[in-house]
Amino acid sequence: MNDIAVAAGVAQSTVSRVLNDAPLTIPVAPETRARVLETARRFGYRPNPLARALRGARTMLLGAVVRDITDPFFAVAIEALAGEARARRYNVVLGHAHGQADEAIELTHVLEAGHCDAIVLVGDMTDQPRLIKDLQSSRVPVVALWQGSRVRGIPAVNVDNRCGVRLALDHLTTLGHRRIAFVGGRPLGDIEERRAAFVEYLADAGMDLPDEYVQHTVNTPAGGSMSLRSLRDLPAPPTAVVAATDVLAVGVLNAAFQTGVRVPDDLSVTGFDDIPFAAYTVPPLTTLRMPITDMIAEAVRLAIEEDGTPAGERGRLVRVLAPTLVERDSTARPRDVPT
Amino acid sequence: MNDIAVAAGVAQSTVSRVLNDAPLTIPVAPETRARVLETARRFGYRPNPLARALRGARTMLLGAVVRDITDPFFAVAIEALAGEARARRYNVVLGHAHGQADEAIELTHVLEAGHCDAIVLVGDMTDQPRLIKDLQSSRVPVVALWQGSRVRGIPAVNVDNRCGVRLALDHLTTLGHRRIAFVGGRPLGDIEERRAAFVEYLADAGMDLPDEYVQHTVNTPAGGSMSLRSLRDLPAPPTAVVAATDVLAVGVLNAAFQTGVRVPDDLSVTGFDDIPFAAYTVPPLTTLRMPITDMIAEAVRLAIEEDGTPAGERGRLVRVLAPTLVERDSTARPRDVPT
DNA sequence: CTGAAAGCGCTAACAC
DNA sequence: GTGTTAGCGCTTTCAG
Repeated sequence: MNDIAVAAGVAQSTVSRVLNDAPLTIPVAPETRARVLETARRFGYRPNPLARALRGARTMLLGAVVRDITDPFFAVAIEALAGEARARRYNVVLGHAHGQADEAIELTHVLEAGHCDAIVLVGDMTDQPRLIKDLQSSRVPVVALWQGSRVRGIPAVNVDNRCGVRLALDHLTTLGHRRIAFVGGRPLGDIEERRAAFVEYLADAGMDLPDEYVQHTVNTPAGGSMSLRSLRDLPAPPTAVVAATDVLAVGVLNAAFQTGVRVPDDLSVTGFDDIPFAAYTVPPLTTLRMPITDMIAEAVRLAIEEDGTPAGERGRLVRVLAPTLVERDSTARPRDVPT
Repeated sequence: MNDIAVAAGVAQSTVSRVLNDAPLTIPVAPETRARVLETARRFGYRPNPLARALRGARTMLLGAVVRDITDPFFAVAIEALAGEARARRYNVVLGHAHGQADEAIELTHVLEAGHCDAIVLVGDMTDQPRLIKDLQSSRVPVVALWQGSRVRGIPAVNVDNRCGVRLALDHLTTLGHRRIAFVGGRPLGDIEERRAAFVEYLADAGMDLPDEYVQHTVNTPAGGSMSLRSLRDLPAPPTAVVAATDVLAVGVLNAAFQTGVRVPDDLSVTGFDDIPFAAYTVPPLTTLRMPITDMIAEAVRLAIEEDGTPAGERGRLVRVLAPTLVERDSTARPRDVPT
């Protein structure tokens, strides 16, 4: 910047003013402005964001700590996040918390220490209490997404898990199912809420719920596959399975196929998330569409926009958006209930 | 840092030395060192990476420009990248090039302008020539991954597409298939190499290849699905389909199911990438396993490790790793060829 | 309207 | 061994 100041025959501060479209209160002569702009262009000038940030300006970097990018659902979320950030001329710094808590902690240190203007937590991080605790005392705004049960002190944007599960169960019971099982990942955050809503619904409906009908496994197709096998080995296997995520549902579908169980004739399956693949499973999956775009937009707004909310109050900001049921071909009337 | 210097009763430079484990050539009195460390801890000191970077040190940030995070294959790659980066105490700054070329270009400006120590391109970016051109004159090291045909001036780590396609076709022809079609995304980079290898193989083998047997579509399940429908409408539909990616293969499998074509009885399908879902499709997909971990490790090494290669020579660094065939249940002997 | 100058937090000579 | 000092590239008063 100094070079270009010299070349244009003006002071370096003037260059700064021109290049930053300085406040109209301190105008620059159009002629000077043009000359500076021209010289800057010739020099191929690029502002150094580091120096800028050091001086107190924003880094235009949004930190994202994501539980597991490998999960297509989160991948889509990250894409939406990148898009939303980009629209606000932000870039996304990525960190994944997969693995040891220590890693995630170290990560947030980096993110927080002035590099990012805000941090968004993508996915349940409740099994990493130290991370959460660390973030609560963060100087930069932190927003949590899909954190399930609200994390104290951190504003959050969540999906209405209870509503989603009810949608799925209404659908299934209306079809005539009475023996319905639940397959979920580790009972954290969202998953735990979905499990609780499931149990509550069945209790309210006065339906039987053997302990074995609630399966907990890892949130991968492999986990879903294993769970269905366990379920089928029961004396009275369920006629429908509510999977806590589409990723699990994919495993359930696969295990059904492998063991000769026809979906939806012998077994109905519902997912949760509506990942891109959900429409292309065999058969296409009935699932709950997550309002990802809206959730991300809201989260970014909370993270970046300086509203007047005092820091102490921010933690109370919680938005809950509702999912919608997408009926595809993995659910049908059970065999014993004729039309 | 100044505060802590005052509090500990030493010079700020001493604090810097202690906190950075300064070179042994300028030792610090153990007692002073201890006092500084203690004070720093009390103050909850966190180094400001911005200032550090401004001073010329590295940012410990690795820029990743990824074609489409939504693609599970790239998601896995990013996860591997994050892991490898983390192992070297780096963080990953993410940018996705999905969409307009302008976006990606703007993106690299940000990444390049001193924010990142190196940039890695994940996926074919050959349709964004300006981006590539921009990057070639980059001051920070750039490494390309899955760039397909080599990009001039940028070191690259690629998969051996020719080898992969041959593996798939050897497998299929050995089973007895003679009418084999190819379904690929836009003919760029890797995809184009795969298509070329496919055409070449069939020509060498003296097998028929109607023009319609080479389908180009979008790299999504929807694209794969549409392509298979077109293929089935042909007077002589293929008995096997080589999909250029697993994502396409998922669509092919779905379309087969929807149109009553049984896989592998009526149709064999192979994929490419071995994404996590590949083992859980219906039926499980025969595909080519990508040596992701090795490729990522190599790319990170090229990007971060300052070897002695002169800048002008770096572009000639190209590594090509071979995929391996994973036989699952989506391929079998065609109906008209009895055992 | 424009220039001079003071730092932002840190590192790296260069003294003492 | 430790303190002093000069910037890194930029924004931002404060004077002209």
